[in-house]
Amino acid sequence: MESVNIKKLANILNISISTVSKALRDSHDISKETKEKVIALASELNYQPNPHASSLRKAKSKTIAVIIPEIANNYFSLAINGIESIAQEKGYHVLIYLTHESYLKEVALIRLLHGGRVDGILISLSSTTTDYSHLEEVQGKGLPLVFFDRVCENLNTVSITTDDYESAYNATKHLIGQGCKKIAHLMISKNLSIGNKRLKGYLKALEELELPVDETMIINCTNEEETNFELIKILLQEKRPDGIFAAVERYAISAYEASKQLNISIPKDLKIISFSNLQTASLLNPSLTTITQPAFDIGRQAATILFRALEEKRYLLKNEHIVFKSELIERESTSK
Amino acid sequence: MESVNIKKLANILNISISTVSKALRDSHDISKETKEKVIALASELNYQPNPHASSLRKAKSKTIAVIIPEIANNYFSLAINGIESIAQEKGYHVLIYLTHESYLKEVALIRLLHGGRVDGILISLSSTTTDYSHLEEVQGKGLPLVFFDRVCENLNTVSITTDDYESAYNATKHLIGQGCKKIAHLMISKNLSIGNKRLKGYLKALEELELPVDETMIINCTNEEETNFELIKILLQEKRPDGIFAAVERYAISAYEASKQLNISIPKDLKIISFSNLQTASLLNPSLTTITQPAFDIGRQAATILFRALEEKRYLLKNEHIVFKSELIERESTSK
DNA sequence: TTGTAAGCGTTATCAT
DNA sequence: ATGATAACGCTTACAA
Repeated sequence: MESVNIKKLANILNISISTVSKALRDSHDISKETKEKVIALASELNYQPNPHASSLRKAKSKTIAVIIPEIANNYFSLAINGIESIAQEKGYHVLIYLTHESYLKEVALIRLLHGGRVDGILISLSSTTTDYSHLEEVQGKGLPLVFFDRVCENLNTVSITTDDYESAYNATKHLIGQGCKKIAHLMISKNLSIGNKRLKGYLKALEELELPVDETMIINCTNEEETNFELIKILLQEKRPDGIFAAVERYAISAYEASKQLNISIPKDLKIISFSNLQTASLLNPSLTTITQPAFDIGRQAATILFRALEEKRYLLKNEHIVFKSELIERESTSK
Repeated sequence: MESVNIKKLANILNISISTVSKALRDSHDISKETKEKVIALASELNYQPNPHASSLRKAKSKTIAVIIPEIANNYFSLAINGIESIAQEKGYHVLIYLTHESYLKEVALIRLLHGGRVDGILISLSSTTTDYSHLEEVQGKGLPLVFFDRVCENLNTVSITTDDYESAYNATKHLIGQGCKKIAHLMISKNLSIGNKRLKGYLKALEELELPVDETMIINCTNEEETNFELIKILLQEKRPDGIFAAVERYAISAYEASKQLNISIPKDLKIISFSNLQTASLLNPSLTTITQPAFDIGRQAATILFRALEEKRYLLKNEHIVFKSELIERESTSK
């Protein structure tokens, strides 16, 4: 590890390390000539400042953490894409942590960040999280936190979501409009803001259009594909819904698979609509009607706000809810 | 930022900071009682060591960088999933960097890592990278580097791929076996190891089964969806292939879209096979025959090897090529 | 078994 | 305009 550091540069140039440091940081009280000498040598030797030393001294890491439940998920990978684009622009580094929907992992990961490893956190909550004290704690340490998608509205910070309630309402109304009378909901955990809102939107639409609510048509899906697949098969066999509103993409995929296995024809016997960022929605058999969230933009926005909080002293994160619009894209899976 | 540090713990307990430090690191020459006292207080105050101080002192960051071309891509998100699973197990942190297929970004990102920010690098090359000196340079600094998927075989380190040549050969032979006579290849940049091997496997199969090679049936796809879409449309209209072997998933998707637009029926008029980790391959219309790579396992393996190099002094990364097998999953898009 | 002190590479304050 | 020096929080010889 033949480290080239500030001291080495100083020795070679026969000047002091503090002069070198200032020159590199383009300080005003260093002469143009010295600056040039220093910068020339630095780039010749391919000098890179030691980030640990600098972070220790400045108590700033130029790094943020992104905590998400999973990454093999079109929504989250698009969101990361958005986050990363801003981070790269602003010279920040991005640490990725996956909770795999585990509350305990989420707590442990958050605790890891207390020591100053990151300057801020972007988080989308695990579906098993019902207690938020780990988040309050980390906020208490002065670490800015911004939520996206799976948010906690009670914490005093910015959260960024889509119009989940309205979209769920519209999705359900869309199914009704296409002739569905018995609409099931593949629900994501009610612990989650999105689970809650999407369920409520669904219920509101049923109520408004005077369709009965059947609790057994609301399936509390799990984090395991196989379980969901079985639950959906039972639903299809025993309840024979004519419409399904899936809260997340992978439930819709399971519903497609279950329908295929049971020889239920979509959209003739069963219409399906789902929240989804699947690139191939239009190529499915049948093509899937989706509510598509602007995941990339949400990532960008979340990152932008976090960085602003990090860089502008006067910009404090206060309880604010930013809502993006989702788009309902009608395809064959809900056609009459 | 009311930081609780080692000094504070020492003050409260009226012992020296080195005793605290040793106690926390479970050193052998600290009494059981002191250890317990220290650990109790540490967890009471929710002490987290400052990683910058520790990294600076130990010249180890417990962090790795993962450099990939893009993340909104099933292969790469699965690979990250695998990498992260090992990292979490080993207590490492994972920085994600995207090159967006840009050589210049790749160079800039690699340079960023010279200063000691990370202990090692996992990389899958950008498609525009043809010069590898930035990688040799970073290796020269003593930073271990492991390649996965898009590798450079000339560098002295481990690279992990799938059996691209054989899979491409088998894919092409599969098309021929299904009756195709005019097989096009949607090629990914020949700069890339995978581009090269997949092309060669394709050519080998044609040669072996005595089909003529038509250069104009080999489409050099770009990084832009629209361009690829147009290129494929022209191919379909002017060359009328009866088979397509796509080097990566998104080319196959474009081929599906182009076929749809041109009313070309898959698999009747055109059969398609593609490298792909699409979860919904079996739900497409028609379901897509894929060569599926064990992306998660590749990520795990790459991470495992890197961590071993970081933790075992005697384990040095030498030029070694680890090959996983891909699986050809036959579906409707290539049926007779 | 515990404590003292040096040092990791920077930055920032204060002299010069 | 430049330099000496302390400090960031931790680890680790070495001393006690």
